[in-house]
Amino acid sequence: MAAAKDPSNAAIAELLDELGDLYELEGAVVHRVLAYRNAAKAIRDAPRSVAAMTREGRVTELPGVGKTLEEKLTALVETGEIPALEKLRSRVPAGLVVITRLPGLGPKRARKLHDALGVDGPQALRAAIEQHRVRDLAGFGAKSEERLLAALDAAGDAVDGPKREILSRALAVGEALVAELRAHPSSDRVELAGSARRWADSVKDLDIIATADDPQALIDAFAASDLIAEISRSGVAGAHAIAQSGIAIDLRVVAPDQFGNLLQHFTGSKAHNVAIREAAVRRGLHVSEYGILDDETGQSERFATEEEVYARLGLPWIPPELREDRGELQLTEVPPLIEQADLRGDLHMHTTASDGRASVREMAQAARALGLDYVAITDHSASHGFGDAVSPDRLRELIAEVRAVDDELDGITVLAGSEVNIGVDGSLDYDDELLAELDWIVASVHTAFTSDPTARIVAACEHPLVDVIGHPTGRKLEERFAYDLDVDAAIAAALRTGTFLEINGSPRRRDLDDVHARAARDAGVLLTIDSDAHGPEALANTRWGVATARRAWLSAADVANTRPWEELRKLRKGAR
DNA sequence: GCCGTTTTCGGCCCGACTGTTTTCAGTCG
Repeated sequence: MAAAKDPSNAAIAELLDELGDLYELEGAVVHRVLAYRNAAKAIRDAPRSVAAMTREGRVTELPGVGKTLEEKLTALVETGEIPALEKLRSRVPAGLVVITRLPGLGPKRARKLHDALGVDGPQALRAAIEQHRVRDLAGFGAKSEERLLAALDAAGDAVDGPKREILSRALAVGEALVAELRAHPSSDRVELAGSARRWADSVKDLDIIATADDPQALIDAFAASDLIAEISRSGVAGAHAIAQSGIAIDLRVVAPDQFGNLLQHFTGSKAHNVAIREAAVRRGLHVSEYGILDDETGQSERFATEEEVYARLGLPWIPPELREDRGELQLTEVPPLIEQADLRGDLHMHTTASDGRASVREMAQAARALGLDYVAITDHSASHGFGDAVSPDRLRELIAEVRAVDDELDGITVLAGSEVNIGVDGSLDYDDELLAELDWIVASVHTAFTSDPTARIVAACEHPLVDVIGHPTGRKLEERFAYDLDVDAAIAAALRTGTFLEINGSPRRRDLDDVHARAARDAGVLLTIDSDAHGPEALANTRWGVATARRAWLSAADVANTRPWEELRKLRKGAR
């Protein structure tokens, strides 16, 4: 083991992206820059620790990582830094990378501003514009100054590109808008495309692709929707708008005979499309959003459906959730993916006994209304400290209440559980005798994130009564990164001990994420999909968990709570 | 910088828009 802490895959990917940015500013050929970005993506998508793979001499197994990058990664793992990156950082001002994020300003022109005017960041750029020194540069003009100044004003202090929005908020707008457009008399097909259709964790904007008898009427209806705050661009082919919520929305109205091409193109991902096009070129086909050009015939073919687009390329129709260039183009047959209706139970939720908003009975009734066969009530344990900590005595009362509700309600099985806090030493809050009275035990890290979460989670897996690790990495989108968990080690411990790992359905968590859930499944670990609901309406949060599971290529059999409770209880490690 | 059912060298997806241009480079998605 190395003495220093290994950098995470996300941290390594960030360094390679930075290398790409800096080489680009130095004028490197685009394909060299692209090579760094491709490698960064491959490392982000890698299920295992790339630092560990580097040490084992296996890092070139990743697509896009060759000899040169292996050397750089080896240096990083052994010394904690990449010499080439350190040199570049000393040569290229950090502010130069920052101004390339301004719309309309890329690496080439940023470099020119630096070399000719000494511009090294946003402040220097503003000064140069105000002194009208930019307009005299070749390739720049008065219009450039105007637009760059506007971009600087719009960016304010944070020149940081557009913010991403978590999917639940974006879809609330996107699904409502699609429903409105579908209800319009002149609309024919209306589909959400982009990363929202792929059910990504978060999205930058929304893309809607439509066909209509009267395109202008549909575009007018779009512009007039209550959900739209302003229209920034509008024409016969579509419109670009900002929703009341602040998210950007692009509507494209297209001819019916190329709806399939457009929908496929705008669903992405970019990496998926690039991979498709590269493979197509080898077969003499050129794919664009408008059609597929066949070298042999010189004809461009348009398709009304995505199924036809994929079929023309010799591929099965690939579900949007899989379109990330993570091996889906090698599929001859698409695996059956889990669906919402496959879930039979929900094994993680809270009531007023801890920090929930509803009673045991209300939660059970709401779950029954959603069609679930069983639920586990899993309030926080004694040391969680939300003010409503469930003491051992209180837990005994709660168990009795759950049993009473279970007896009383027909059509749903209500299980007594707990979300037990994993202490800094890996111990649990309740003694084993009390824990043994429970039907279901979720163990989670809620405190002291810097105190060796890996060792604590491994210890929890080794506890004979723990069924599942809740939200294993602790990430919260828009709020905080995952704590420093060695996911490889957690998966190995779960496999060894027969512990399940959770895909938490809270839209801010979705934890495990798609990459790690896929790694867990591939290792042979069973997953659960839970709502972590704190009120009846949040039981529907399992949809985000199902989305993550689909993005992880999971089928129903890979998820423990697609089974009837009587079958699942026999899979608990305590029952075996 | 990566990679190989035409290649260990010479390629590496596709098209639109913009502003500064007499035919295009840079930027973006």
